[in-house]
This record gives sequence, C-alpha cells and structure tokens, in this order.
Amino acid sequence: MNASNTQIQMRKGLLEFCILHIIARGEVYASDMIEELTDAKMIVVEGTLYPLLNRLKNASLVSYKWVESESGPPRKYYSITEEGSRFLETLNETWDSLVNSTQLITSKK
Amino acid sequence: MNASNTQIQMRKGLLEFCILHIIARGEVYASDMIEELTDAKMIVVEGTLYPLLNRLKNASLVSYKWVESESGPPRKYYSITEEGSRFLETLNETWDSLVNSTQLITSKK
DNA sequence: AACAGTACCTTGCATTACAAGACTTGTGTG
DNA sequence: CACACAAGTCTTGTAATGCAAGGTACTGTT
Repeated sequence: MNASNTQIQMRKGLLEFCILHIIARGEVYASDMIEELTDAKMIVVEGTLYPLLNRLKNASLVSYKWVESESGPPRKYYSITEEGSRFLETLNETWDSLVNSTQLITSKK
Repeated sequence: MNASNTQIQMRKGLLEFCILHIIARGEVYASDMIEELTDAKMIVVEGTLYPLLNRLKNASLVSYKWVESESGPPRKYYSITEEGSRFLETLNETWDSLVNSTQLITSKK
C-alpha cells in the first residue's frame, strides 16, 4: 500500500464531480478539461477522461456536438443537459456532506 | 449512472483516511469504528471494513492485539504504527490538496 | 510521400466497496 | 444439556473505474 495508490482512490468520484462542473460552465472539449484540471493540480490522463465522458453521455448527463477545427481533427464539444444539472445539484450536496463528515472525524482529538 | 454509485466512488480512499485517523487517536476495535463513522454520517459496513483493516495491517500501518471481552468473543484492538503515523501525515496533505483543487474548480464561474 | 501534431478511442489490469452469508465465542433459558 | 441469541470477525463473488499502453483518424508541412 503506497501513498500514490491511496491518492488515486481519494480522487475517484471527485473527477466526475469536477468534470461535470467544468462542462456545466460552458462548451468545452477534452483537452480544455485536461488543461483546467491540471491547472488545479488534479491530474487526469486521456485513458481516464474519455471513458468517463462516454459514461456521462450514455447516462444523458451531457451531450456533445462535433465542431471542425482549423488545425487538426474535429473536436467533440460537450455541454450539460437538464438531467445533468439536476445530478450535479445532488453531487454538490454529497460533496459538502463528505467534507463535513471528514472534517468531523479528522479534527477530533 | 446513479447518485448512490457516485457517492460510493467519492468515498473511496476517504474511508481509509478516516479510519486511520480514528485508530491514531487510540485503541479501538471494529464496532467502535463503525459507530463513530456512522455518527459522522459516513456509513460503512463490515464487508468493507474488515478487508480494509487487513490491508492496513499487511502494510504495517496498524497493528492489533486480541483482548478478551466480558461478554462475547474476543476483540481485535487496533493501534497505529510509526509508519502509519507518517503515512497519515501524507494523507492529510493529499486531502487538503484535493479539497483545495475541488474548491478551485467548483467555485469558478 | 513521409512526417509531425492534434484529437479521440480501446484493451487489459489492479484495486476496492458492497451484499450476502459463514464461523466463533459467550450468555441465558428451558 | 440443548438450543437460541448476541457480539465479533471473516470470506466469497460482483461490479465499478482509474490508469498504462497503444491504436485510429484527420490536417498541414517539408
């Protein structure tokens, strides 16, 4: 058991939450998301992101449209759906609750 | 994809963190931990906790001793090791960083 | 044509929370 | 004693998912 594995475990689920937030702010494509997450020190790689985006799309939480690029292959621009917005509300509450619970436990003497 | 599954994912790794904190405060056995986690609204069941405790023990992060109970089978009382304390320091930093990163992303307009 | 850059996707592996149920020890009741 | 019950520990099988590694496809440059 090493720290990096536990760090990976801690991030699970959080990624989905953060990515929904990013998409909810406006149309973005995968590289945009990776850049923003990396800037916030939350590293994510393509092998993680693409399957996650597909899961979100299959669950009707996000949708996408193809947009041609001026330099290179076309991009998938994602946006959040009505259902996705509602789901995000739930996740906001879950996150607040988790932070609160963890705070309770880790700050106790 | 439903909320409860995402909630489970969000909790992964956090459980390990919280349980290490609880053990770090003093000797406890499994039912103590379940009670404290439940009080803090972080539900955990036995099928999750026992394998986790075994992983922590195999990684030398915690140790235990058998203590006979006055009513019922003997209990395993866990305590944290030197190595476990150092590991917990790392996890504290990881958690702070994750909260910070998530805050950065989810509060952005 | 060959190459490099950008973007999207797939396969296989390891980890782990959970549901369900089993095993062990001690206590009390008939 | 035989049985039920409670408390505590543990095991098996399933499903989900982050990641490493590699593959596919389109565009522009030399």
